[in-house]
Amino acid sequence: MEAPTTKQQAILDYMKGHVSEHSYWPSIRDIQAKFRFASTNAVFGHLQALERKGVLQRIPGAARAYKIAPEVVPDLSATVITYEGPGENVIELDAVPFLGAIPAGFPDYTESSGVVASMQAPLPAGARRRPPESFALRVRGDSMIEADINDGDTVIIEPGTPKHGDIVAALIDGETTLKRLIKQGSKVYLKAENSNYPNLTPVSSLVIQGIAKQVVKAI
Amino acid sequence: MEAPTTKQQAILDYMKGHVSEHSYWPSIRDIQAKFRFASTNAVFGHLQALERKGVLQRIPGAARAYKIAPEVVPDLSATVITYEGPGENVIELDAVPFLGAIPAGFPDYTESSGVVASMQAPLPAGARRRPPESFALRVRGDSMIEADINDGDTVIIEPGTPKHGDIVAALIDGETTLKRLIKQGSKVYLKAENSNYPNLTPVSSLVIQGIAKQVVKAI
DNA sequence: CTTGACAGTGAACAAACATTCATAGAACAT
DNA sequence: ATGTTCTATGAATGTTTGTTCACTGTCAAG
Repeated sequence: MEAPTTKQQAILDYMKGHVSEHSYWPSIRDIQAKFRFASTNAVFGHLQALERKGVLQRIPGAARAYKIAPEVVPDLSATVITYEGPGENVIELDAVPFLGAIPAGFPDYTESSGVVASMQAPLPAGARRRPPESFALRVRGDSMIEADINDGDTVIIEPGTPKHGDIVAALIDGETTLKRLIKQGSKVYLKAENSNYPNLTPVSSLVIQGIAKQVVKAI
Repeated sequence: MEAPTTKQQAILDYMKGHVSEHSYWPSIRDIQAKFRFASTNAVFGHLQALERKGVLQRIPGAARAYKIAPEVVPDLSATVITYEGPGENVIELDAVPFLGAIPAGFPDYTESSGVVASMQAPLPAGARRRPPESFALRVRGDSMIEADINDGDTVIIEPGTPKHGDIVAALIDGETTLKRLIKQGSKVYLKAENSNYPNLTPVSSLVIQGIAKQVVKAI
């Protein structure tokens, strides 16, 4: 996808900020005034460009009506640390408590609007978190197959505040699942990295247990 | 505040749902079509009523532009469990680890838009969470004075998913504070229960350590 | 019985708003 | 040199949309 220019990005950011502050979208004339354009058509062109580049969706004819496209997530597969034999990685793995297997969850595209949950994340049954609070989980299923995390792999989960694009261990319906975190405005999505399942299932609440930092590949 | 009628509430719910689904507000004619009104004025009257009752704010002249007023929180002071002497409550208190005092935080009205944080909540320094994961905190300050939680009281914090109106222990700028959780659409607020401080301070992220379930009053 | 609040129809208006057309300079590759 | 793309101006157009006015029926309080 083509990247927006700096001005287009500035306009997009202003629109996002306007929604965040006022809870409704700005009109074209609002944007025009903000950026001191002499013509509404200048804004119009930029909005068309933003839509053509896939980051903004306009609703033709409707006033103050837009949708923000989910941000594109950079491919993390290249940054995954792969276990290739005895070495420091092994020690690091052994140093954290092993808590069990991830029931892998459903390889769907889960939406959670108005996320509030922020809580002591429940651990798998019988497990007890110890300092340094990192733990390992065995992956079951292929919901993250396109992030190069496959069935049988082991992921190292660490506590922390997840950023957009992070792969997180999230608790959905009592099961720990591995998904990529997608922020879109004030909404949060959990995205399975498996193109075979483009479904979208809403969940009421969201509890994140940690961020997947490393992957130990099954050999 | 006067309560909306069932029809007015239905319209308000539809508007909220429309925003949640489409990310922009419906027009009056959208609402008209949804509820099969023969006139736009029927919708107009209901919107005026909703605004008069303080649950909806209209932006005059602007299309598809509204704000939702923060929901009113029911008074929980009557449901607070008060410690009145030796008994089961004492045992319950002794059964949970006592972790320290809440630096009570600032008695302000804190806003957090686009909340994402959902994480292993940091514990007060030197503390270590143990099963059953409940703990007690001593209250300092009078930010929750109107919820009948005063300086010197002890609150029992339990993990769980907080609902709208729950009193939560939240970590703001590294300090644990006691506030009431307010959900407003996709936004989350932390409200101090002290009418002397109607301030509104934005915070970037939000970590909730637990829900205040009981209050042990200082005698 | 009357008054007033409430909920609705129907028509019409005026402002807000997205959209289109014509035009043009600057940057840039062909 | 020349065409293309990007960005912008300026004016005009037509729809969308909030808003108002006049009128009707219902229901409960006084």
